[in-house]
Amino acid sequence: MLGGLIFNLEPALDAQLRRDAGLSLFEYGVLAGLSEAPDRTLRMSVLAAIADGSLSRLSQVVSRLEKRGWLRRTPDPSDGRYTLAILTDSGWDKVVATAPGHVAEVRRIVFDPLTKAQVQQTAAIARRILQAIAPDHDCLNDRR
Amino acid sequence: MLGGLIFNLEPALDAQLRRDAGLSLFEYGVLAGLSEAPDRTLRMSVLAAIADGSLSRLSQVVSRLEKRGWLRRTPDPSDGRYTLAILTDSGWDKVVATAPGHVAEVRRIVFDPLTKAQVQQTAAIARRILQAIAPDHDCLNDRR
DNA sequence: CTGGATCACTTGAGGGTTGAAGTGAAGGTG
DNA sequence: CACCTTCACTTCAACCCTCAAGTGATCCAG
Repeated sequence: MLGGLIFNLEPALDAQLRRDAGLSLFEYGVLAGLSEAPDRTLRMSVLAAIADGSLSRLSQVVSRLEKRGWLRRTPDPSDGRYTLAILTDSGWDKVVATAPGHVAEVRRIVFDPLTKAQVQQTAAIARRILQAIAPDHDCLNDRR
Repeated sequence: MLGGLIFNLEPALDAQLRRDAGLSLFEYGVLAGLSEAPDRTLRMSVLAAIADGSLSRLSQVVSRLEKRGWLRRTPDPSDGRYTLAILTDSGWDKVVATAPGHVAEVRRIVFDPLTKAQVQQTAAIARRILQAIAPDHDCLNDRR
């Protein structure tokens, strides 16, 4: 019964974003992650962790988002190995335009159908399962 | 907090199968679905619903599994529009060899970390969310 | 019958993801 | 200082998936 969830929840959220904003869920996660960061700026590796994807995947997605004008890259002046991803004003506008629809869909699919108790149960359950998947990976911070 | 789950649980199960059996989670679902069917035989469209994938995706995956000798295809004698997918003996052996490791991983990641109450809560929660995603899609049957 | 609609499935192009190898910068070590 | 290692990131090829068209088989109206 978890099976159905795993296979259908992410595609459902992805579909709403593609339909209404022309963004994949992962792309949205990247832009949203940046939008909440100080100076709307993050190192690529930090952004990859926040968006929950590999650095390789992020690198290519960021290239696309950069071509679309929603962010830009710059070497970190304090350490040339790091690359800073910076949300542009246009990217900020995109997030502002996109977030409400996404949030509404999450509410519609996840929060509205559940009781308050079930929402809390879900948090506890997710925490335990994630712990079993990645024991080290400290799960104090919520990822999106 | 559901986010992390959605992004990590399926990949974790997929990784175990690829590592230990050289099968993707979806490929395993196809073989396992057939292995539980009467005569180890199903119509492609039924198998697609069981494995929770599109017909197009199934068609291509079945081609690969057929090349590997784990199943074969035959037109349905009673209606030439249907195609029957039939698990071979070799495919059966593959499922028998693969299932224990997969089941153990599911247990390790999902069932062991949860209390009995949490497992039941999960079922109720998943049912409600799935209902919100696909109101028609009757959720009486558990998909894997 | 027969022409068109529908059904079940297949194919192919386009695009995204993965994993391994490559690049270039920074940090030791002698 | 070289040299090696490590790090952060990028690139490339292989693979997989999706979506839109294509292919037969069957059904049905006239």
